[in-house]
Amino acid sequence: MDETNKLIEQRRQKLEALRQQGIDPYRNNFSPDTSCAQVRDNYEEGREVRAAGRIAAQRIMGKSMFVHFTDQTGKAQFYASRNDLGDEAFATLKHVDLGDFIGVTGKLFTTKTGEKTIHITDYVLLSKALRPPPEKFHGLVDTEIRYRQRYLDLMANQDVKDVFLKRTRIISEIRKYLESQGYVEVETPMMQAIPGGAAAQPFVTHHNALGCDFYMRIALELYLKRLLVGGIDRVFEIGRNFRNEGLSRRHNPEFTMLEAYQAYGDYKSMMALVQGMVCHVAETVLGTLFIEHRDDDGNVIRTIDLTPDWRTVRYKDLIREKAGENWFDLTPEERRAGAVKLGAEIHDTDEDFEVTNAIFEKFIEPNLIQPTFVTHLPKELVPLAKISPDDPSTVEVFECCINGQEIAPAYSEQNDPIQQRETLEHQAGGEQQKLDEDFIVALEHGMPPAGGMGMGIDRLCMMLLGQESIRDVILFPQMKPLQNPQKKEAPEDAGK
RNA sequence: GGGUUGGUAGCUCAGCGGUAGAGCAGUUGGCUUUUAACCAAUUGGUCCAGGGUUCGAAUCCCUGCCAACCCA
Repeated sequence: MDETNKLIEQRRQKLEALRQQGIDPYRNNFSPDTSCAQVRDNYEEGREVRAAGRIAAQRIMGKSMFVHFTDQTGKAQFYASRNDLGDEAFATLKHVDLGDFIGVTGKLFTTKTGEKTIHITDYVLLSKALRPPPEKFHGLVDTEIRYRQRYLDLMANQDVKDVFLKRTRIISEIRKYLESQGYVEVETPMMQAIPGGAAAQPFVTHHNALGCDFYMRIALELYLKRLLVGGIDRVFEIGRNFRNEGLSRRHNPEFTMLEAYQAYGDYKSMMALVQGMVCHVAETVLGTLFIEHRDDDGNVIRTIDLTPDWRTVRYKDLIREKAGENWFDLTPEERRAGAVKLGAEIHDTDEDFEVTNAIFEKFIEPNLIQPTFVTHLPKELVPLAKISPDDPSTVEVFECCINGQEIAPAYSEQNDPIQQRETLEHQAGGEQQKLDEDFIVALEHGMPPAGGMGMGIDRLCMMLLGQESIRDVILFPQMKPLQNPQKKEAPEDAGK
């Protein structure tokens, strides 16, 4: 960010020189008719094209030159010679910089080495870059700059741009799939007086005119259920949730969530929805149901097979597999001791179901690489779901785990207002949360039986795109702000 | 919150007590089918910040800042 850098100074001087020549380096008088991808894919020898992009690399050879430029679709090459452009225009072109935007017109041809190229007859400088781009061969590696100045990352690293363009297509295909199933998309409040629908620490903000605090939402659930009450029978929202908790490879304070609710459905209909949707997305965006994850050297480290039908297994069976057949016949004290012996992290305040769940989270979930519906979770874990008739200690839910992460939980939604109040009051006592009375009132007006599901879009993208960090699927991940050097510390704060 | 690793030119990285280096990019010259173009010359630094040890610190020690990874 050095403002006195010599490279920047040189570019400013070039900018001035262009203006002296009567060239405005920021004027828009160019409409391309051909993208970089079309230079390759829509090739026809001698076809006249107009193309534009950012200069990525140039090879100057005396009286001619080759230049690679990029647009959203990728990279293309143009060829310029002094004979075609004239002395002055060619000399000016030799002095454009990497990073500048240029528009060119010319005819398509193929070089000796077989690259489809534009032989230009004219060009116009569209925007002068005053700072040098990252290095062309190694790209940009520094993670801090990649995240803080993502535009440089996108500019320098084609694979990064591909990931984000695919993320966009994934979300687009999710919408298409849900709409094809009759779901309608809505928007519900991000600022809520009582943050509900999950157990998580919220961010607090303040509304001046109303004179009260609001919370940034931690889930979409309670408002979408109000819409079921209102008669919108198939409803979904894709939007940001905010949780004031730790940052990690898998957690960003703001993250994107999909929630969908289907009146007259249940957790089983949600299974079909999740499986159908993920398969549709994988097939349309990636063209395959086999997802290969690679390490930095390009070796395949795991392959995820999304071919239906996915494995379905009960929570208790997975626990027994890991912790012993008699696990649920033990006393709570024996379970606690057993969990500690296995190496799970148990806190003194953990209740019995939390002790068991610690085993699930530490030893089972991380190993569920292939898509798995884990069903019949203990009712204490899920306060918004219906009790399973065949095992009243559990609820009618699943957690869909893929790639060692929970990607999508889904329930047969609790619609009994009296039972719902009891569970929420019990939870509110433990977690010191406020009870959303208006939500209960809505349930008292009658909510149809429904299946509901949530899906962590960032984690889904990690799984589908083979990214090991959530920061590599979020364009601008949360970073600690850099100290602004212009903001001087007050003297009395100097000790802090 | 704890641990590990890292921060050196615009970018990618060496150097790890004894005069701050390379490649790319930049500048100048040469070159009309190159593609990490090539050839020759050349510019460029608060070695993250602040203390300490030392005759001497980018290098060793301490503190702080930022980041990545692991753990909680």
